[in-house]
Amino acid sequence: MEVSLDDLEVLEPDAEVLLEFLTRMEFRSLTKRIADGLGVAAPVLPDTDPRGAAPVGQDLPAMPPIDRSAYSVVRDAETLQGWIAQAMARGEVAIDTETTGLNEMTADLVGVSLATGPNMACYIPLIHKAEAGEGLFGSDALAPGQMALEAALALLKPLLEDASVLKILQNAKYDVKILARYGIDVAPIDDTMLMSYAMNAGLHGHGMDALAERYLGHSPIPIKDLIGAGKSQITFDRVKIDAAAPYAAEDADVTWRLWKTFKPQLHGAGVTTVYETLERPLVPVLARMEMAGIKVDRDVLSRMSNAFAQKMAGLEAEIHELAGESFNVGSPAQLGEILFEKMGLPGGQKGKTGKYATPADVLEDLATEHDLPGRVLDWRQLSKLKSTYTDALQDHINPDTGRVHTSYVIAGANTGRLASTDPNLQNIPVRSEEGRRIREAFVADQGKVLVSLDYSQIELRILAHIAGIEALKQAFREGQDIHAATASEMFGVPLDQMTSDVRRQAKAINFGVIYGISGFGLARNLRIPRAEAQGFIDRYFDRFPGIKDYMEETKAFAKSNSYVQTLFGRKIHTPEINAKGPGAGFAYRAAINAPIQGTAADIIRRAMIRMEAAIDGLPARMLLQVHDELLFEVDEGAVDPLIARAREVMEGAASPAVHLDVPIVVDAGQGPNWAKAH
DNA sequence: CATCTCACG
DNA sequence: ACGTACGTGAGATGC
Repeated sequence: MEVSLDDLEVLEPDAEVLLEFLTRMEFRSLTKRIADGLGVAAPVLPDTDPRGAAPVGQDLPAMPPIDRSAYSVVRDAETLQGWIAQAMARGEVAIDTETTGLNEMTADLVGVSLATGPNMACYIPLIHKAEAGEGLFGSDALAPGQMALEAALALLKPLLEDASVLKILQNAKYDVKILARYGIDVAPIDDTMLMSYAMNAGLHGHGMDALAERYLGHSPIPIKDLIGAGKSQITFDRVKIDAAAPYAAEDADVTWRLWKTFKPQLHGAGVTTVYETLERPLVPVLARMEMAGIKVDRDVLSRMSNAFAQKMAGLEAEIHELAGESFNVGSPAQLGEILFEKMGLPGGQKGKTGKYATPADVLEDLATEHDLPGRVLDWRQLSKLKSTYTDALQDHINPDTGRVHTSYVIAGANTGRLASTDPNLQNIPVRSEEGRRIREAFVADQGKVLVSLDYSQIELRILAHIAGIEALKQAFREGQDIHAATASEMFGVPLDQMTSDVRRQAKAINFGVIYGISGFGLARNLRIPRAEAQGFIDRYFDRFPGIKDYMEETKAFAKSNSYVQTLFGRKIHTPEINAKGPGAGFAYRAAINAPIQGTAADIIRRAMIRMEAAIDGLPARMLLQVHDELLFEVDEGAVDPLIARAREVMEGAASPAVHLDVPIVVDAGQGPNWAKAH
């Protein structure tokens, strides 16, 4: 079966038939690309992936269609007690919270919905505002017919904290954090988003609306229908209860149905252990880290911002002088015109939008020809630091806590890594000296110290283990500088005669291998001829033959299974791996990388999940995760025991599930701020 | 809202 | 012949 985009011209008259056929044949990604190319919508058919959740209506407990008219509004204690009794009797209940915003640290709870079965759902409005003319005290008065917040929560708390009643949520961390601020510690939980992620990472997204459409054949009421969008958007407490109730109850109903769908399929998908040991237990851990936040010194950021602004103004004047005209330095389009048209500098490449591309590596090359590109690079660095860090971070300081509270996305990265948003605290500058100073604004609270522990070369260690590279494993066992050892093995340079340049090249190759190396990519990274780069790769494969075998075996596995796995059984689906065309190359390299990056992600997840018990009793909190680093805040007197316990947990995190042939090593640092601790 | 650019591991 | 390093999130520009 070979279908390429080139065939489309011929087939276009029957495009709909073709697209439906491809969809039924499960060539989803290809179907989507063709549909996009034709500018038509891809047909939506029930999911039929045997590795994922079952198709709509097949092997499922019979569920009646969603009937919003069956939902009810709970307005008094007696009715609420009836719902709670039913939830207790069943031992499981789906929960959803409605709030005034997306930020769990600042949003207020507006209402709670419960579902105990299909169409058996209710909404408990709590602080909806009265409509104009409805209340005595204007628009801030509460609408009538709502239980008092405290009274409702007092009744709900025992249910939500009852160890014998499973609470089913979609994106549980959000609701767990909201309810934690009202003194409720929701447990135990299941999370349909994380079930979907464990089964189908790489296949599709895991948001509720997408899951409802895919697995229930149902489109929930869009939130925009209630609160609008853009400037005129209102908060949920301004939505009429009669409109809010079907929306909110539906979300609980859908969550319950998704759970009923996914729960029996985890085992068949082979990811029960992944879900139960790497996904679900992370929810309360991350919730506590996010609520703890990290103290950020606004004055430090403010001073740096002013200094950056001054330097930028000076650079901008110089740039305009060098260009002979005034233009927006922040506009790549305008800069490209100046560099490649007006000044006639070489190497101008136009992107798909017909404009010149001016990425840093191009400007670095041009810096040998003219002064202007170098000034632009300096300006860009300052612009980035100012806008993304010194300015934007200040807006994220919570006025109540004086701290910055990021939010981790558990089901975002396909490999099992976390992502950090609002703000992203996983990309705070560190590589440049000027940038690193941003970290001086991340400080320990009074009497405390920041402690950073990070895995040393974890991905290379995992590669050495998975691919069985004896020379690499031995180097790690001997505690050698791994890039120098690689360089020595490849180029025959004795370790005591190693130069920084040879080591740098070996380092680039080591990273390249993790990324699914290509001659082209290595050549570009090292700025050497492609043939020379290919020579390096050939030599690497020659000296470390296990690497080549690993790459070939991984590719073959991905091709026949359409997924790859981490050492802990996490599955990362690679649906594009058998596609014809350019997508296959990306999928191939992603398939090489995913088991390595994903295993490292699994290991630090295991460490985080065990960490709280391990440091229990110490005056210390885990604050941040940055892929291979954990950052703690600890009382000054407890630094040493914290480091000892945290290191033990991190270094032993793979055990006992997986035995690694290489030692796992964790480095530690401490200081009054993140710059010093790292 | 897409694109470009750049911050991190 | 062609085009490629893996995984992310966010701000500014400009359609």
